[in-house]
Amino acid sequence: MTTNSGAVSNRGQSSDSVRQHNLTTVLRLVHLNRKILRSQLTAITGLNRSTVSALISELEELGLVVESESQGSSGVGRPSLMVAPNENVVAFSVNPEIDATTVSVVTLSGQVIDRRRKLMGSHPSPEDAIRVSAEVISEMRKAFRPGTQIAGVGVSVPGQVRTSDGVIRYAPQLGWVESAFATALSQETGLNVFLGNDASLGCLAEARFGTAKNVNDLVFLFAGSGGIGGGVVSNGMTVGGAAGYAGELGHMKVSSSVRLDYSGLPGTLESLVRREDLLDFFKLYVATDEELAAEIRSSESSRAKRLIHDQLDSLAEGLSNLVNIFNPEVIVLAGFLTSLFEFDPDYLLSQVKK
Amino acid sequence: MTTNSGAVSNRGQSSDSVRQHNLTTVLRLVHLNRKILRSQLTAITGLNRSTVSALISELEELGLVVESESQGSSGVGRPSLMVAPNENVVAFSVNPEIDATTVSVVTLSGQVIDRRRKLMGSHPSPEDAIRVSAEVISEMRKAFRPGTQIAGVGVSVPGQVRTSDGVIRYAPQLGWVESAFATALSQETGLNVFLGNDASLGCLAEARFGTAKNVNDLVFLFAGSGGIGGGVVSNGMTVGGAAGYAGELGHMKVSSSVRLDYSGLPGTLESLVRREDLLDFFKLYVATDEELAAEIRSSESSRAKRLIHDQLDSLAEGLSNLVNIFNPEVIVLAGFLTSLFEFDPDYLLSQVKK
DNA sequence: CCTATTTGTTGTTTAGGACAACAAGTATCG
DNA sequence: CGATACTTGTTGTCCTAAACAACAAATAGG
Repeated sequence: MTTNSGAVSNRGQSSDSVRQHNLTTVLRLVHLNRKILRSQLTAITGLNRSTVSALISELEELGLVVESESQGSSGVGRPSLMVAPNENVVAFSVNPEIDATTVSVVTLSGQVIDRRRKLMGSHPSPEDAIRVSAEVISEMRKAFRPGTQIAGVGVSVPGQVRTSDGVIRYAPQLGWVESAFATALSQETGLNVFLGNDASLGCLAEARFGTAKNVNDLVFLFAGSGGIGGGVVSNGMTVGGAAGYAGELGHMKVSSSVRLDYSGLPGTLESLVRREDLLDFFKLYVATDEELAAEIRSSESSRAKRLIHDQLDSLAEGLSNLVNIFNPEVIVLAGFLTSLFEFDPDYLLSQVKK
Repeated sequence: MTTNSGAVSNRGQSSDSVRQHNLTTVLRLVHLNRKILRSQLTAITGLNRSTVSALISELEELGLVVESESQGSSGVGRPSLMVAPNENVVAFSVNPEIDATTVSVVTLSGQVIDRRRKLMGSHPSPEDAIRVSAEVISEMRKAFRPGTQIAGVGVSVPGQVRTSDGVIRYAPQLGWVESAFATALSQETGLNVFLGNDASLGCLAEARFGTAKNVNDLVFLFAGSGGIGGGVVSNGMTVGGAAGYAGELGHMKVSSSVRLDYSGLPGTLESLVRREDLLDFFKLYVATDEELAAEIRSSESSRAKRLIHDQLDSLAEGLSNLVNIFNPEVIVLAGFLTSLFEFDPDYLLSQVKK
């Protein structure tokens, strides 16, 4: 489904691959910046004005971008034209969860223009999720304006994904094993389907649009109800591993503790930094991240503090490892790790030895 | 010193960047394969025969490659010409150690044509090593045939290296801290100097020429007298991190043990898998890897076995972490880890959970 | 010796980016 | 308010480098 590369290739380049490269470069810049001046495009790409002009014309003919006169000119000289993504280009995003499946429509400019959440009986099978997704997608397409172009479907999976062929290898929360999700959903919808691990995709999102925008070496750690997942961007590229299974940062062993995590492994980061332990302690059940965060912030008892500091200690061990291994520019903590960090930032930082 | 990139760039491409790309692609193929047929080059690069012809002509004029008629023709048709690196292109390799500095001359085809090891008083300063290296290099250059081209100097450092500006940040064995090695050696020799961590370079070597040739996702673990270092190749590119400090795999914490490693960190892989512990046990002092390997192979006492298995356990923890984090295609164990592995391969593999 | 096959070589074509000249639109200064 | 400077979009021409086609060279097999 995805053509990897980006790495050193032995293929040669001909003129049309150059054109391809320049078109994608311009489109990427338009996409990443939401809107951008033509003059900025020439400056960033280093290409000639006339070349950029030709490239944009082509993208415009393909219906991928639109040009408009920029408002409120700033500076001397003829004002440059504003280039923006064409709102007619959309993609679907599918999010299978334990009790529901969420489908969204996102435009090329990043706006979510539709979102539907279909509740499902507990423990749906992959087939259920595929069927429901396809139904919702087909319904949503009816509401599209004529001329709408669909780039494809992106599926964010809470589990191990083999990105090369879009197979879900193991999603412990959902109880799914070895499901050819991408192929099946592609057949149902007739669209290109791309699968990714939720944390890896979150990582990429942070590196492209979020906190760590334009950061080339990034470690992302996300903790939710299903354990700890992660993603790594190195050299500006996602570290996917040979099969796309990389990034199981929660399975990293940080202690000799015999406590087991969700996958039955002892002493892992995931087994020691647990959202559920905090929920249990605070007698919260099915709490949102906000409620948990409030509880953590306001906790005063020494027992609570000890529990939180224990988790911070384990987190620090994990972060130290990651720093030693990746030497990232930025580490992004997401999910309830944010609350954990904010409880005592200085302590966590002091514990991350280097 | 090194222009990073390889990652997603926002720069556009013009005709001469295409030429550049194709020239380097061909040269890389010649370099990696030592010798290669022109017909193979056209097949691999996907470029037209005439284009490959022109590219090789240019490389030949630059004195980088030579063509020769291939021996022992195989198959129908006109025999293809053999392209090989020009032996007149050489690079220096510098290897600072605790008691000596080794300088080698390597040709573009990978042959070591000269090597000199200069013994130095114990604990030489960076300045000593730079001075000695420069002297040896200048001496070696006198023996070069006229027309010899020097690509540059590569320095393999047993410690943390900031690759961007060639500064040695910390080399515990040598006791060096924050030394602008590359700049200084470059000034002394007038050559381009590239610095790298020894383990990272070893990793790259394995991925290019060694056991893991053509592997794009590789973890390399090296254990010598100075602890454990490592390197990672992901997406075919070295994982260098933001500053180039990545790959300190020996500092990974794998246990709650309070035992300290060379950097004073407790419970790290490096503190638990120690060459010195084995040397002590076997009453070997200043032993070579071969002697140690022989001792390990032939050890029968249950105490010895326990010690080795303990180290294997720790190694397995570390490897499990690395597998979870990187999902590599291949893991290469080097240094005395090879002997450790060979003592009981099945045991180690069984302990690497996944 | 002739044919089929593969490869190197040479001349021509083609695609696409650079360049230059000019037009269009804005700000500044006298 | 007009002249000038400055920046940007547009258009036509030039140039580079890869593709293509035709032919020559070298081999194997009949």
